[in-house]
Amino acid sequence: MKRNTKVSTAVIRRLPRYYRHLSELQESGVVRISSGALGKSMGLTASQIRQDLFCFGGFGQQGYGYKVDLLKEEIGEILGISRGHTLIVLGTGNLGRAIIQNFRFSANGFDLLAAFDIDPRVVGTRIAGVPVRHTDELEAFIAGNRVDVALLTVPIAAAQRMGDRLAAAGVRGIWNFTNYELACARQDVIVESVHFSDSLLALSYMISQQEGVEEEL
Amino acid sequence: MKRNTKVSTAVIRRLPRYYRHLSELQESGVVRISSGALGKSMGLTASQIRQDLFCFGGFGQQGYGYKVDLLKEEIGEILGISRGHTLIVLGTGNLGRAIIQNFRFSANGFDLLAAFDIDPRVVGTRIAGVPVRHTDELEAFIAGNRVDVALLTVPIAAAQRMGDRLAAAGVRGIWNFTNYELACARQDVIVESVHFSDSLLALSYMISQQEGVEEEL
DNA sequence: TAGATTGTTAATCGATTAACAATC
DNA sequence: TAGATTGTTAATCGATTAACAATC
Repeated sequence: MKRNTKVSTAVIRRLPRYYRHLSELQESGVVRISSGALGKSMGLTASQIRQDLFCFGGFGQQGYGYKVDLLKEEIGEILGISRGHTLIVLGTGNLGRAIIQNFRFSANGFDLLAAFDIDPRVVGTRIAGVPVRHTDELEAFIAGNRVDVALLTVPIAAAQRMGDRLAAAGVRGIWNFTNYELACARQDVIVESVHFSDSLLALSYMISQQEGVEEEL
Repeated sequence: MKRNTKVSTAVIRRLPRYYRHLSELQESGVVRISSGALGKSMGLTASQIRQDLFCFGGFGQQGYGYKVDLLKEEIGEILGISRGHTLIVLGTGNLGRAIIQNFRFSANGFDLLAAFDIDPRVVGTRIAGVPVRHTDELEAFIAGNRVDVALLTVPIAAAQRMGDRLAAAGVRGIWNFTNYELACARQDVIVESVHFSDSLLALSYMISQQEGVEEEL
């Protein structure tokens, strides 16, 4: 694999999409695909796909294209799917509970170790087989288990404090579902946020633009 | 307001962040802010902020900066928060239910009209006050009510078919939470996707990079 | 071999940053 | 008035697209 000097975030954001599309192609029984065909189905140019893959070295064959299973495998490797990452969930409210029950952690290479909450009614129970511990045990748990990522779904008022605790305890990434822009407490802790609100407002903007055009007619 | 020729998606994606930060500033009692100070707290340059706002016309005062409440108001207007948009939810599984119960639709300018499902155990009930109807009634409901956006949380196997139905029925935007890249059935229907998996895999990539560096030491 | 398609460099395009006159 | 900060144009930087030799 090519020495990846510095891969832009634009490329990084496209990698999971490639992985997803290749998985779908694989399930459909497609064995081989060209950058042109893949680009067409994903709304990208062939050039862009080849340029993206070039960041990590060539995975194709000239005159042939890419083997779907091989390329999927390689991109999965780049994304770290086979590194055995681990994860805990902070907060078992409606959203935390739903994600624990629904999300295919293992398909994304993550092992969900435990959930944490302060509500005595859920502490000690299990959600979809995952044990719920008291948040007081958080630091001890992280000290005793390698925890790569913490999914944060606590109330917004507790978000920053909990983020600080997680960073101090030594998690490497925080997957932030609170509608709060977590300040990176430490440089080496990576915060990845899923802001539902930002997504809906972007959609709101786009449909509002259409309305604007219609009003002019 | 300046005639917005063509605003780039990069700018559009930042608008909700501005709105969120300005709301926080407003709650903290901050009345006035300069592009420099706002940029510092958001991790952007002052130039970028002024350039972004310049897309829509100037909302500041030279030598003074921006009035927080006024700028928030203006950006909210641009995002369409006061347009009285409406929304329905397709699918009341764990995730759909959690979003109905948790998400502050009204704070984002959306009125949640109804939810739809095929499960006879939930059809006819209410979730957080929102009536759950049978999916068979979808087209009739949309014909009888203006529905701007449909939130999609159906099983992945049903996603594309349901997307097509929604587009045919006349919604203007689909807020897609399925882990499926919805093909835009119609050009004028805007699909905005929240792919949890893409987000976690991007985070997985980033922490894997750190590991790579550590291994070299 | 001829045709197809990649890997890779060069050209273009767009977004970010810098600069500064305007003005509060 | 002097100082601060915007609005707006110009310069720079980075990402996307085009081109084409290499090669399967």
